[in-house]
Amino acid sequence: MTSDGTVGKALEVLDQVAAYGRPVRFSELLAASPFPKPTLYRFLQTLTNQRMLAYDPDRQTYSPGVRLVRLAHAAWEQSTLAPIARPHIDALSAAVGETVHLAQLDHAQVLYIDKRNANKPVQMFSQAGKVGPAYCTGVGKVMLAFCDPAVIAAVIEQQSFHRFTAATLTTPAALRTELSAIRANGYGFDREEHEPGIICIAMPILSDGGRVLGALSVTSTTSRTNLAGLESYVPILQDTASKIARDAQSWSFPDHDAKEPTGR
Amino acid sequence: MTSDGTVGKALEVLDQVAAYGRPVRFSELLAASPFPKPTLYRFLQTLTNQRMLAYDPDRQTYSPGVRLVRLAHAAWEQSTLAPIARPHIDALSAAVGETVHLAQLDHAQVLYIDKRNANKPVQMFSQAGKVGPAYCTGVGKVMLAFCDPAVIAAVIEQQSFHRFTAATLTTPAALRTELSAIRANGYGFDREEHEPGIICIAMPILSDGGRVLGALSVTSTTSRTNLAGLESYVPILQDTASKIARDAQSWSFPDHDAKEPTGR
DNA sequence: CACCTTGGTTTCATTATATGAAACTAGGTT
DNA sequence: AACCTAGTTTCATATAATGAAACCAAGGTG
Repeated sequence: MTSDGTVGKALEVLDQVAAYGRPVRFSELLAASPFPKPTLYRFLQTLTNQRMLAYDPDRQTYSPGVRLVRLAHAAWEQSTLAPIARPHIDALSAAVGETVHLAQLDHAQVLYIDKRNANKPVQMFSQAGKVGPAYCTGVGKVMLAFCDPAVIAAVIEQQSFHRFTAATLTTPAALRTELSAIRANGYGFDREEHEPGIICIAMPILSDGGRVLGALSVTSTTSRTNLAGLESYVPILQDTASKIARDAQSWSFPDHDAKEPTGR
Repeated sequence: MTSDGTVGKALEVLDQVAAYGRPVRFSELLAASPFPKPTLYRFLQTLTNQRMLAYDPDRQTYSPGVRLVRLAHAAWEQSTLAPIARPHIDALSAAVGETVHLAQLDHAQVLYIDKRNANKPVQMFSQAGKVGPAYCTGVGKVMLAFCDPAVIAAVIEQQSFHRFTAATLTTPAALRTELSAIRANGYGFDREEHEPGIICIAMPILSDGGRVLGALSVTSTTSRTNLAGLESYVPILQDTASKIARDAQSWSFPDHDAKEPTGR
């Protein structure tokens, strides 16, 4: 399961390159790679040919390639809540005037899908596409809380439980207690667990069947407000979440436009 | 060259799925695929396993997967002009109050990397990651104009020269004439060639060595202004482009933070 | 109800492809 | 000149991809 065939391995390499937040040399990759030298070399060549990686001949470094940007555009539009949620997020953002996040669960991580920065013009991708830990973010905990017990167990298994702040939950037991509280409440908080001074309230987006579709959150700072202050957003958050869930359900892709694939 | 090995073929399938703007069934893909049934089937399985594709068991459809969004984030931050250009684009957008695009050339197509919508809050990905034709967009023609003659020939070869409007340049000859004019001027226009009523002025972003790094454009409508009106933006566009080029040059990724790959 | 058709999945012998030890090359260093 | 180090190429071998054919499961349809 860990690696299906040649393409699985190639994608592993792609991930590895992407994980360094900077252009990276062959030798660096080799040192950290399970693959022998020529194998890794050929993978890099293939991926570069395919524009999945970009190669800088001067510095002899690899970085993720532009073809990914093109593909991700399609993924974002078709396989995420973002396009459906957009108008609702806009409304929410305008109403609360704070930073709003939309997230989904990917693997065992939180994937941020969209964002509204009340003040500044929004910075694309700069947040969308970013990943975060599930055990110490508002959206992460809220989504996890409403997952299948089996899924919860599997995800908890994969958390690092790294201590970011004094408030970080650093044990599976503590997290499980928190998850029960969230299930009882219907929503959750981030109590400076990831970054000091940063707090948020998070609301799950649940389908009729109770399946977790995603989550949204309103973030602020301890200098501007407190948990009780954030709690006043509960009604509008619930309203927004249920509207998104409704739209997601009805829009089961009813043919859309039935258009042919875009020619080359 | 057209397909290197197994991963090349798998990525071809991935592209095919992305090309439909909607979830797509196995049989549809099969009909349009060069691969025999079981081969295609296995590719789809592998890609789904790898979260490069998402499979909806109810509707039995495939669509691009969320892993792409994560990877694209890295690509966008490392392999495009966007992060460098961001502050300059912000300033430009604020100054002109019109829609601003940042684009790069990918393969033979224009890839939009960033965008500012003067009025509305920016819609992520909704434009970034989008592709457009090179022969009938302002940014496309401007970038092409300053490419190597060999590259120009190759790119022209691949254009469809589909007529979108009455003003669309529909022959290689017409396009080549236009490119010479752009080289002479230093910038170019879109004279409703792609969409009626939509005009723009585009400026190339050139390195010291004269290499094309990308292009930016200011878009408006014929109801609000005309080509002469757009031409008044030339100074600020030139200024912005040269600033971006300068920053791109100096920031040759000087170690950044030399951080280790982010643990799973 | 039996029969077909269409869309999706599995088998398995064959073949092509990926693999990686080792050899090689090109720049730097001592 | 001898000697590293980082990157690239060779080639016999093992492994993994391939695709014809068979199979299965739903919907039709006579």
